[in-house]
Amino acid sequence: MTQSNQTFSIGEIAREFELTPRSIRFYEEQGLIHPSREGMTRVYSHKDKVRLKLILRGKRLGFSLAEIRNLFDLYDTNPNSAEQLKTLLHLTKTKREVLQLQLNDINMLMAELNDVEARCKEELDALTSEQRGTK
Amino acid sequence: MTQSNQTFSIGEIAREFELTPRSIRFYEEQGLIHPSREGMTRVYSHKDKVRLKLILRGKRLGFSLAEIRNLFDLYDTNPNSAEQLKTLLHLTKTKREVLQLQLNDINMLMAELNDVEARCKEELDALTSEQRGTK
DNA sequence: ACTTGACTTTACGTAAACGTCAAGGTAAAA
DNA sequence: TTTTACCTTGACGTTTACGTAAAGTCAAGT
Repeated sequence: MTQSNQTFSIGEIAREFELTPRSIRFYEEQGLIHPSREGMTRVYSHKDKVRLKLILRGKRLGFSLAEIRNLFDLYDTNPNSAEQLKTLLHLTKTKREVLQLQLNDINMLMAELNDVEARCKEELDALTSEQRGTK
Repeated sequence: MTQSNQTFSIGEIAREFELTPRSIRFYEEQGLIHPSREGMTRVYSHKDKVRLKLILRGKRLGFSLAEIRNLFDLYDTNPNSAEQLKTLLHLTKTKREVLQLQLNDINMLMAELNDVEARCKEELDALTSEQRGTK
């Protein structure tokens, strides 16, 4: 089996993910990650890194830390009850709808950006050639 | 020319966009919209509606009100100077990169959701058929 | 005349996601 | 041994995007 038992300090993690230690501790305080300890100091494993990657992705997509925590909780609780599976299915459905809306927004914005850009370039061309003419 | 000179009260606008009047006034306070007045009361035109639509889209995409305001300012200032056009081009480029990242995130998340959903359904099937067996 | 309803401003409150000291513990390097 | 570089927990400060009274204006309805 492929397993990495390498561990990391909070500083190393902070540099790797371009976060402050404060943020990482805050995520733990909010129940998003559960690093183990050696005495007082936090020790991060590969699993914790995976969680952090997911957290950051969620944040980029506009999820709140509380929402991310809920998703983690659902994913973590061994999904054996039919009830839990159903709520999970429902959650994925609504999230998918939100994401689809975001996709639509992005496509519309991209189209507008293309528009703006094209007009900008036209204007620029016009300006520069006019300047050549009046030189 | 197609022009609608219809005007709207803040309450009408609020209902139409599913916002509170408070939010709409706040957007004005932040310089995002500039409705005209009749005496004291705000009067909203079609142009203001367009702005609001853009504001909401921006928000869905995770832009702050300040960022949206900057974009509006750039778009509003008559784009005649070459300098302004260049900065606008640069802005569209970086925004496009951010959006591309969001697209990647969404795609990855969608794939994972598909995964989760499939496994959920499998589990559910297993559970229900098992229940049929033990009945 | 009075109430209702929609609008106004002013101003304080709030939740989220950290930033920023403060004050101290530990461990290795100089 | 003292400095240096991390780590720890508190605890208060900050920004964003509003919510939520409080108190007043104004036109319309009864």
